Amino acid sequence: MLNKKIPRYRAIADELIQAIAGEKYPLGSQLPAESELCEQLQASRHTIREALRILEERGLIVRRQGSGSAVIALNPPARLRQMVDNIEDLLQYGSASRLLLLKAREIPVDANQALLLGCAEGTRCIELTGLRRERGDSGRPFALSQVLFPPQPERRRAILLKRETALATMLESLDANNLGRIEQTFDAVALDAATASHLQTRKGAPSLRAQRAYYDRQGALILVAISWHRADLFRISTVLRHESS
Amino acid sequence: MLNKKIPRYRAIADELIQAIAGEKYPLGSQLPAESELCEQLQASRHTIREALRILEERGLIVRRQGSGSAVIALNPPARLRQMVDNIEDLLQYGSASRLLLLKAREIPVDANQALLLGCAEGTRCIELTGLRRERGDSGRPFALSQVLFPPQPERRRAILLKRETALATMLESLDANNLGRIEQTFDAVALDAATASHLQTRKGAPSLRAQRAYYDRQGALILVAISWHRADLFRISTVLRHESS
DNA sequence: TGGTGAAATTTGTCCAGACAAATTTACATC
DNA sequence: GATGTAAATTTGTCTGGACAAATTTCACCA
Repeated sequence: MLNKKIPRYRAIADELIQAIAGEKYPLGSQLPAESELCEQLQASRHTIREALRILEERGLIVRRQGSGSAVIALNPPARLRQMVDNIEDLLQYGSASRLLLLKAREIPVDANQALLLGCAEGTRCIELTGLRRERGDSGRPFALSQVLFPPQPERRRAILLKRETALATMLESLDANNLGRIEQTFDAVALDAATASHLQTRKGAPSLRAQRAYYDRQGALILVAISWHRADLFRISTVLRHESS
Repeated sequence: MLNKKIPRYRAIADELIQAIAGEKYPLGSQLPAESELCEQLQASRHTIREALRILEERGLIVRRQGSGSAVIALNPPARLRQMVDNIEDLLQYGSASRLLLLKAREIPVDANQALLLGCAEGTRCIELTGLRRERGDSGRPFALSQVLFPPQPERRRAILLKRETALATMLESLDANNLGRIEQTFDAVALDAATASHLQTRKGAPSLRAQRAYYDRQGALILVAISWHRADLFRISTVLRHESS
């Protein structure tokens, strides 16, 4: 017999979760105030709050000071987590690869780039172009990367346009602690002649294109990176884990 | 002037985070007991515990009843979260697409499939083949999917091999609440003749291939799905958010 | 009607204390 | 030295209370 003692706050949390799932408290409705739950369930406010904390962590309710606790989901949404220690892991560019900076220049953005960067067409933005090579493998290039920065303050512009400092500055601006959100899009495209030449393959060869927009914690765009990968040398792998696991 | 009042427990948490980063409490060492922190920092135990809870949530310490709090990381690891409400969202197959089951059969797996499924070559496994079509767009197919199940119990085999029940059973087995882990790999490939024909495009056209292995909470493999997408009709988008945001 | 401000409501923060449960430590025993 | 038991330590759970801060409610006035 499983004879584990269940703490009060957890029992109350389970009770409330059941009640929400059973729509005793419908979506969008307000949970009773903490003081009321104390009376109803004969528990101290601390215990009630501990239970509500669980519901909040699961994404079932939101609590607002002065307003109360509102039901925002009937069932705990699946939360899959991708763990990344550093940005290079996310990019799949571990220590096994090196980035060779080809160009660092300022260009007027075209319509498509303007959309990505959220600025007007023709705005002058910094573009870095680089080639990623495998470290061990006699430097065979496997990806061409284009990095676009939104308009930068003058001092930063100068740093980013200098070949010696551009890469370090870019990586620094992608510091994991400052990062708030990443939007990724993957698709497959046939390589154009110029890119194919850089990647030492033939025009029209299939390529995995990854486009990523990095935002900081304040929601401001840091940069957009687009990479064309040689299909035969590269693939992207990620693992998503359920939160509770 | 930003004049926001910082709660005591948060200030204490920050202080401890700094101390850990500065290796005042080295990796693997024990934090002072809560009662001792109360004295050192002149705060109630509740406040101290609230602070320690923050460190624990960030993955800096582990707390064990009777033992104390141990430092397990010097810096908060970046934790990016991908939120998924249901499995169809993850698959990017919302209500806008339909899956047409083409084949449901049992096949002896080849070497490659055996590796994916973790069984011996030649084992008889269930394979479903389906075509995904856009709902609105006169049913233009945009992906061919192959779904492989590891060896199943007899009753389940029968259900999965029946065209009427196979799809529903498959989706049910991918229920978000039961899901523990997903391993995804994306790459680009040129379409072979047979697949190209299904997708109504030409042989050799670039295709985005997605291979996903789904595991349940116990770590057992549920199924492996491989999809070939028409590059011109499909791309994969995900958003990763920093935990604290 | 519409806006203003005080009052009531509700969650956030913080304190002091108590006992339970898990672990570690010290010690006595063999 | 090994082992088992008691004691000390440490976190977990729970109560009661108090005030602060944010929000909502509502009476009041223009």
